[in-house]
Amino acid sequence: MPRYDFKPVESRWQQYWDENQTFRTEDAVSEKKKLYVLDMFPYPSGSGLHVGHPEGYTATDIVCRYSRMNGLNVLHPMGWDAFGLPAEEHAVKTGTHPRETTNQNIATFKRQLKMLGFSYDWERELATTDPDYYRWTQWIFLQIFDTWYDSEYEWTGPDGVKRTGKGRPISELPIPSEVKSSGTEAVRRYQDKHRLAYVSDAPVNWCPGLGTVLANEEIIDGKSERGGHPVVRMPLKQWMLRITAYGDRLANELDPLTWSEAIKLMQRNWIGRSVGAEVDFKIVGDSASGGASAFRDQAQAVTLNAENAHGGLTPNRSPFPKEPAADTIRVYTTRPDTLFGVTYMVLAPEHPLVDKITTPEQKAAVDEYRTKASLKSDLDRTDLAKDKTGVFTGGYAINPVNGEKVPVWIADYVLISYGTGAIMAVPGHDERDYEFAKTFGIPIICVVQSEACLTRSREVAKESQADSDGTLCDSAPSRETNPLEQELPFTEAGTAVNSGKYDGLPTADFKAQITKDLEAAGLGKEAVNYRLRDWLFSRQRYWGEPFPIWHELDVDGNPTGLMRADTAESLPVLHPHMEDFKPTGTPEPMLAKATPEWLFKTDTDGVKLKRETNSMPQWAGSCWYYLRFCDNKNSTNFIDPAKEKYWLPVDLYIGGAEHAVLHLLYSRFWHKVLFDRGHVSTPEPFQKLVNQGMILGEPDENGKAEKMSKSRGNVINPDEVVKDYGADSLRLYEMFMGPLEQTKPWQMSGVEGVYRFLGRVWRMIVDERAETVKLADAVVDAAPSDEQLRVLHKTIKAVTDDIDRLSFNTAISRMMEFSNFMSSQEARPKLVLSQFVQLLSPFAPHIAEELWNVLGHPNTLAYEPWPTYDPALLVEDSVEVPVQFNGKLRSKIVVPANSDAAALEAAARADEQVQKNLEGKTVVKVVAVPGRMVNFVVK
RNA sequence: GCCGGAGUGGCGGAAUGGCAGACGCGCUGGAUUCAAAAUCCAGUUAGAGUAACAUCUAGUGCGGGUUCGACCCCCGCCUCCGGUACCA
Repeated sequence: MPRYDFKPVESRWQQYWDENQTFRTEDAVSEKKKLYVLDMFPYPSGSGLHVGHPEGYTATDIVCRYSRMNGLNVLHPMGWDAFGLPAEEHAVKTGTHPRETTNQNIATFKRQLKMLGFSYDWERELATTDPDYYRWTQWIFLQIFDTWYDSEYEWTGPDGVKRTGKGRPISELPIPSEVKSSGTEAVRRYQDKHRLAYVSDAPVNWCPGLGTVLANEEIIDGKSERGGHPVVRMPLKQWMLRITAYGDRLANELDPLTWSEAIKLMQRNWIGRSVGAEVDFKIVGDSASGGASAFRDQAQAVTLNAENAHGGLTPNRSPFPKEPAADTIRVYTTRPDTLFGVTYMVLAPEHPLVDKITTPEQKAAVDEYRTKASLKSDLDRTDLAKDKTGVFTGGYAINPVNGEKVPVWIADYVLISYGTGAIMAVPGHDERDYEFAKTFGIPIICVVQSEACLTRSREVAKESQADSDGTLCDSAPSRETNPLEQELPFTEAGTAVNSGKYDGLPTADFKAQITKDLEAAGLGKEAVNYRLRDWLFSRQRYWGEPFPIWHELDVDGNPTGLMRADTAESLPVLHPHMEDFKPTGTPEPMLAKATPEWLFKTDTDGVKLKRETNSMPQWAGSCWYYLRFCDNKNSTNFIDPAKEKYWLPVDLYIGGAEHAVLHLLYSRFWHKVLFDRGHVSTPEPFQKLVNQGMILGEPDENGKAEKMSKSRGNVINPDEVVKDYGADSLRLYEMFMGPLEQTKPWQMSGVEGVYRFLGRVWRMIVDERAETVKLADAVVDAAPSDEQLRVLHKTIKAVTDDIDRLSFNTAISRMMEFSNFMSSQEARPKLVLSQFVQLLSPFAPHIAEELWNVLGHPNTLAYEPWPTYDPALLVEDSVEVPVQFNGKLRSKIVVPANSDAAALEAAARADEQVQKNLEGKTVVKVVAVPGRMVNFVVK
């Protein structure tokens, strides 16, 4: 055979693998250990595969091929995340049905992936747009709809772990007697309010450009993540998923997972759990304020309690109410220890108490501010408008710890959607409150002292014995005039001052104590909040999963607010036929334009029903695809329980870091609901996660590499690379570029490099001058030399260890070293070459199969046992060891490999160079590490 | 701002306490060739030094520290990349 010609080789073996179903995976092979290796499945875009895709895909393919050779039963599937806007936007422009576009794109992607020789079991292929698939997406939605979260429930899962909190069937939701007595409709409404999937009327992010609402997570800097269209807030009835119920578990159950700490941290930050306290501030009545003075007594009672805080408390009032009373502002704070530093309060502009508290004099100003705030987009409210704005309402509330009257403002730096939508402002110890107070001239009180400040004050007190009242910081003095002054705001933990009986308490103790005291007095309570919001789950587009939900209509055809779910048997809910895919231009969903046959029906009991016309977001399909791969053809169940138990969890999941938060969080949430409802047996879907780094475009003349993008014109097309260098070279280069997880620039010259390497490997084995397939003359059937054997075994060890560490770039280096060595050998034993070809096969499977064949093995090497190394063969007789003087290299000596420290030192002292360096010096110490080095410490 | 990650030759990178720069690219020289491509061989951190070797000095973003010994560990900065942004 002539020179290395990848074209026939690659097509031959791809055909062979196809025809022989080489990578078809059997379920539940008991005698084999399982390994589930998953790629993040792609969105099949119209522009085809990007060189970023094969990076992760090659990495998993290497692991899979390697693991099969190690006797594991490997599940390695591929599918398509195929719902989404681009196909629909294309339909708007051309009238082509999104399904048609989607199928074309899938065909392109599949051809490109097959061309790269990945060892997927294509029998398991799926697309989220298949009715057979989204039937079960809808089914899972119904499970979520049928579930409420019992946060008190204690139970032990099939994994043997004890948990508090469980998603339970809605039928098990306890119904309060007053609800029950109001009739079945009231019960249904009560249940609907507690479901994990519920309809909410809260303001949402409507994106006119995309014609849909978006989740908070899909908005970046106030614009849509996709397309960068502006987003406005408006109230719309939308489906929400109660992911916040799982906040604790989503954060805590990250711990045992083999994910990078960075990604775990990102998820924890996204969930943003914080522990603090809710505290009630009573609104001051306008005139006689009997309520307020009564409250003053109560407040004093708290202070009193605090006095004997360490001597046991007597709860003296009713417990902290579940809902705040009508004349009460409830705030959430993580720093209840700063209650004595409160100088004003802020309500979010949307807060329901604003109308109540605003005085007639302030009404005009407040109304104006609220209107302005409501018109502001998120962009205006966050990024641009860093300057604090707000308006005084004219109203006051009473600080429960000291009975002081506190002015109440409204300001848009307080968000209605977080905590209670109201805050107590402590400008001395909060950056935002500080800025606000500075802007509006509100007093600033210091109630927490830093350690440094405290020490300083003690010293000064000792020296002068003058100033000792503890009031060490005020709002404005300069450091020069007052050495005790503390720079404000001081937001860290410290020691309490100006806090009555709590003075001197460290922040942590103070927090615990005051929370207890407030609770005892019925004025507050420990509370947990999440940055995470419930997941906005509906979109207004055509090309997404329809909801399996009906709305009841009254006799006039108006929705009653009551809902009915489709039965599991009636799924899937298919898309209606539509010709016109133009957006409605309003928040009215596309599906509302469907035919009446699709939209309406009358149920068996005569109730008229209208279909839900929202559709699910693209995330829905990707939330559970890893489950379906285990059993993609099951028509009676979303997954066979036995197969689920065998294959899950995913052992290795590789994909881009752009999904670090959203996809992974959503997926984990669904998985946990399914876990609670007994449909899956593991609490987490993905045991090990690795994020591949981004591949940048070719560096410019200044050596700067940028993100690949059409607009920059630096996109590398995998088709072109395969055409010029072959699939094996592309795979090898993608792995050789650098560490998998690192961002790195593409360099075509690097592809050339690995291509040349494959050519050298080819010539090492095949006689390229011969007309037919013929081994090179140097390839012999003889036994290897000791050196050849040692190099082979070193390579086996290195490549094996490197694959285990996913360190593919170094594995390839080691194979290059091997071929550099072996190519120069005049006699190359077949046995050694065969084992090397096996090492190469996970990386460059086509050429490896071909060479394996040429070396005389008739069958595929896909299941040949992975070579093992003999540690005894790795040991060299002698080693070269560096000799240092004061840590600096001065000489090298060759010693027997097993020399001990004494022998090492003796050999070093015998060395000519060493003796020269020893002249006139005093040896203080000698450090000799056998096999590593010798160091003379001299003076 | 906050939270992560990373800074090593001309370039991608290797070495996680013990010979800095493996492997590859590029470059230089040589072999082969009528010539080229391809291939093979040698060299390639910088500076000093030598006829040539030898040898010496400096060197892993910057400044300190720990250690017999630091790219590696610790402290303080700088730069770049990613995430996040009024979350009380």
